[in-house]
Amino acid sequence: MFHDAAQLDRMFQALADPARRGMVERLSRGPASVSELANPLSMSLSAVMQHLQVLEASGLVRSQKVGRTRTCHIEPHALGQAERWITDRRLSWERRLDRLGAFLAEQQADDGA
Amino acid sequence: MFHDAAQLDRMFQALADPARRGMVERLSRGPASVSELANPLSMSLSAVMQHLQVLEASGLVRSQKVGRTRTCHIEPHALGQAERWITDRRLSWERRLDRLGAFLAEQQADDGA
DNA sequence: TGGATGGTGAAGCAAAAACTTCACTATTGA
DNA sequence: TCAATAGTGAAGTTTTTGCTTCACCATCCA
Repeated sequence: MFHDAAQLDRMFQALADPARRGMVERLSRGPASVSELANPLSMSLSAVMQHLQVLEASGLVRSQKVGRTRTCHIEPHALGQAERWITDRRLSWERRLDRLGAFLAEQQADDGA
Repeated sequence: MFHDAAQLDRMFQALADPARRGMVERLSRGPASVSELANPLSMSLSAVMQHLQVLEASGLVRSQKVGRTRTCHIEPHALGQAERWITDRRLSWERRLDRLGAFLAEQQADDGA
């Protein structure tokens, strides 16, 4: 519920490819057409299309076609899920390290007493 | 340099599997042996071992063997890289949206004038 | 109108991922 | 000492990825 596993799978999977991360980086600076996204990448337009489909399935990117060009843009809230999972993990082990630190400090205090 | 692509590849790839995320969640609450990690997962120990290798290659997890048991633990700073990439993206498009908002507001002010 | 431009769809293919099983080693502890 | 425990290593299998190529359709615009 809170952490939808399949959704996180698609999200992290989408980010695990440098070409796709490049597309997201480009789109985070503003909308772009498919050819614009393809431009810096040395692969066929079909391949870029497939990457785009992965990004759309992950919810990170949306696109609509006007005329013969398809314009893509970031879905701003999508990355929030991945970000939340990561910070949750970090908080979890930071709390644990705090408890551990407190415990060790107490031990030392007991030793000193 | 700042965003090492291959490193991010391994990181996000490691997080893209629910079994591996489960292992990280478990480890973020404290160290565990391989069998303990394997316990809630319905797969062979060999499979868990292979997931562990992926996690270690990504830098997220470390382990050492004492006697016949291998104890695994989180590498606290590792997730920082992934976290930073995500927040950088978010900041990038938030700045862009701010600029866009300012521009539109100005347009409207001009219309009113 | 017709040729460039921008994008789609469907095969097909090689490599990588995610397992399994089986054989095997090294500890541990009764 | 010997069985149970904990982990390793190496194949082998199936599925998923990440491409390619080629044929094709829909605009746009000179």
